[in-house]
Amino acid sequence: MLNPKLLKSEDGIRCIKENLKKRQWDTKDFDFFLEEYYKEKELKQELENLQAQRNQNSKQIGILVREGKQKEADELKAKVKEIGEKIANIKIKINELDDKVKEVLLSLPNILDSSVPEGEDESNNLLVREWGNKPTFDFDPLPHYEIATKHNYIDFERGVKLSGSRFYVYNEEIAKLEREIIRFMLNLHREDGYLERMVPFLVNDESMIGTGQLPKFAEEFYRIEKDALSLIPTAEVPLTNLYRDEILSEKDLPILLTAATPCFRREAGAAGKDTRGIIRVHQFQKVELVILSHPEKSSEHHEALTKQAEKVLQKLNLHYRVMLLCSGDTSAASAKTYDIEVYMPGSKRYVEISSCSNFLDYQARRAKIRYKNSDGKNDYLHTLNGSGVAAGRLVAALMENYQKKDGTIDFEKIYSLIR
RNA sequence: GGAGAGAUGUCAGAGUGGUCGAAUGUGCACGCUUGGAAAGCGUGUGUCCCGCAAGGGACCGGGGGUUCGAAUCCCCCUCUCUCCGCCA
Repeated sequence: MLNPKLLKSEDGIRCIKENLKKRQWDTKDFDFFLEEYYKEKELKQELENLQAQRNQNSKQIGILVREGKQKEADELKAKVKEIGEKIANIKIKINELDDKVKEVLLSLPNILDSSVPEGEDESNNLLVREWGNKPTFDFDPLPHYEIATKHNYIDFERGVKLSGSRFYVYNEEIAKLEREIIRFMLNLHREDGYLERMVPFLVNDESMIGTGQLPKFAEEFYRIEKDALSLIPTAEVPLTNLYRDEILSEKDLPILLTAATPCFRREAGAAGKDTRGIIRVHQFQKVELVILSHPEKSSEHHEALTKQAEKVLQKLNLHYRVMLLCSGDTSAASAKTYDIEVYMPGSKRYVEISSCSNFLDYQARRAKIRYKNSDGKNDYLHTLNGSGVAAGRLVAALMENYQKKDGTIDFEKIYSLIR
């Protein structure tokens, strides 16, 4: 959620509108929202005045009754009853507006950092740095999905039989490989100060609102209507919401968290995209990194968080590049995002394997995660997260980068790198 | 799943219609005291919104209702605990 103070000044409103345009969002709804927002504010003011009147008179009635002045009390009661009816009417009007206003307020995207380049889509993302080199082969390397079927590493047919398209089954060595790299990643992050958590994979709506999945992105995850719970699309949700509705002490910051979880995504808008292999699937595992930071330190932490994710790829000797996402490609909750894209020699392309974002106070406001600053005042902290890294995509990358001429994978080499 | 009990501030715990944002204890912060500490004494100590301020409004798990007035009465929901059942 944006700082509501922005809505109070012309500068603030201009800033929100420019930000919407930069993100390629529609500003029509926002103008309509502003009208309702101010209307609601006015009504709230009126409500408070009436409530003040009622409180005062009710107190008076209490005094009159105690003094035995029954008649005067009854007269006043009739008057206050009228006020009560007015209050009830205004409350109805406010409630009608409130749902709409809240929804828009929760749907407005974060203000982008000034360093974010303008652009429509991923073609406008900015190359920040590259690490390593594309591997060379004395044969024509295969994409991971061909390796997968050639040696029965991954069973796509039975995955589909069990659950439908975009589901799969890992066999033997690949099942083990994913288990091993998750262990490796968690241990690596723990060594660098991240606290490991094992969290629920189903969360309530408050949690989904807290990190920004609701109300606007309800199509992108699985929700179990019967129990009003959602399957987490990323461990960002439970990890960040761990501290929802809490006020932390300044000395507790920063809090570095990590967790390995499965992630569930509907991929509703991705029909026909990445249909082969395990790049875009409904269920995958991921090691997540989350930082709760002092507001002044978040951009430092953002760089460190990204480097932490890069470390995983460096240890595995995988060539990658870091991209600064352009305005049109940055997710709504994020002010600034770096994607780490690993090189896949079989597919001959770079694939996003980690996305590291600084949300500033956007999620903290929604989730009411605060800290008590040195003046003893409560203030919203900053949240950040990044994959460290997506395990499924890492498996695919390892398959392509460590494939041998006969289509098998050099597991020995991989395991030697992760001990 | 069935039966019952409960949810109040950091915590414990009082409060069953007005003078209650809320006793008391505890914790915490500051001060006094002390060679230093403990004890003791004193003061302060929830959150959010509107407002330049004065001030006003809301919040006693959440939502609705009764009433001039609700922490308190009524209804619904959620969660916690106990017992029974079931179960990895």
